[in-house]
Amino acid sequence: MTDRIAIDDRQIVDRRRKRHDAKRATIVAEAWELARRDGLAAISLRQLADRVDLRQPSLYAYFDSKLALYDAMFADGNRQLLEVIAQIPPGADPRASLVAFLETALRFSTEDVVRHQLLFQRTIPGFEPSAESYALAGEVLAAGRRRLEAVGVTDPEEVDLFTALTSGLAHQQVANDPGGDRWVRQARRAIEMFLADVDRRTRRGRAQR
Amino acid sequence: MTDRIAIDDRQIVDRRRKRHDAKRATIVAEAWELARRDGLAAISLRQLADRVDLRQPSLYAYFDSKLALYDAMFADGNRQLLEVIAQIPPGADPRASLVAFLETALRFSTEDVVRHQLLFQRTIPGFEPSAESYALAGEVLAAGRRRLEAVGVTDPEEVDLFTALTSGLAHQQVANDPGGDRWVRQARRAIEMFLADVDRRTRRGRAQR
DNA sequence: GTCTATACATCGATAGAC
DNA sequence: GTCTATCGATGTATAGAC
Repeated sequence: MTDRIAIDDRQIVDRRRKRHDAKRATIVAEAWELARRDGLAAISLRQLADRVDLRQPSLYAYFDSKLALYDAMFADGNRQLLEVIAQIPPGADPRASLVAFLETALRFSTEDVVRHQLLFQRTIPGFEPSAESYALAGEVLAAGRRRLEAVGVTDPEEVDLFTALTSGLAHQQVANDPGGDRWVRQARRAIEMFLADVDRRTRRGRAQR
Repeated sequence: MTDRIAIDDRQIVDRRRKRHDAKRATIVAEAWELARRDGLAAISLRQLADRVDLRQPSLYAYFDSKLALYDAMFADGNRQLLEVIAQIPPGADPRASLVAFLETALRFSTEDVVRHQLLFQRTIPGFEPSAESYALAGEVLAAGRRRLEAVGVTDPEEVDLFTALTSGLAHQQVANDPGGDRWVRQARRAIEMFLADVDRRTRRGRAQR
């Protein structure tokens, strides 16, 4: 009999938790909406509460502070990116799929400027991702490294150069041609340029041996 | 006699204006200080007023709004960059001086993260540089273009690729290794990579003719 | 969990006296 | 130009009813 009750309790707890998580997700979604409208740093907790049919103090049932909300958004954004990345097939031609990977990443950034700001720029005073959220960002980086490995790039310095190229294209696109493709369309050339440089150096390295 | 008075008036107005401009400059300097300490978006006008021995409302004699203060900082930062750039000699070897140019720009960014944020990232909600301030940013870009011209790069797409490379190195340096040189030391390689790509394509272009 | 009610410190901004 | 006084709004937080 006590077992029966225990099972019921667990089911109730699970259902409650599901409701809680669902509500948390809609709050985060509305926070993105507000951020896109007013700017990332201009999110108001009172306005946010209004949009999810809560009173402002009730938000504290879901987030300990405004920074905790930013952390949830940071995690959410990284999960979105991971999902998008997972859909790019590694493919038979690793160079072509690296181009596709880069173009996808660039489009992801230009699609949502404030998301790009939160994920890739340290712009909110006092905000530092939690360990859990930071781990998601690490997964994104690891996925990129795997793509580079597929074309034979493993040297840390070359990985750094590639990340600089990627973030530079994204940044210029977002800052100077939001919604356009002025830098996105340079993705293919950028990759060719990068890989040609890698080839040139490995060849030279071999010649010296 | 009226002439004499008019001249005196002008002198008084000039002196007043000079005092005003000097005070404005110290306010901007203190604002940078605060931004470095608390973050760019976390500047408080009351704390700023305290630091320059004024009451908070008196700041409005110098700036119409907080955004106007950011605008003055934006202009100031660009003037600083122009000054630094002007000190890099074009030199006999245009490639070497392009490397020096890039390294200087990168050091400028890493030297002061919040300055880099204000100048190159759209991060303050509602802030848009005024026409005058934006013109200074244009001068910086023009200076960069002249350096590229010196090594034979004039194609707008190639200029775009170069700006992406520059901002990417700066961004990665600032975001992931502030104070270090992990990306700064890739400046030379990045330039070689870029120019090799430009060469490769112009040669290919000639061959097709 | 959600509410009402309330508190507090801080913020950017304005009015008006001097 | 500088001040005092004040405004409305914000983030943050808590108490206590339901």
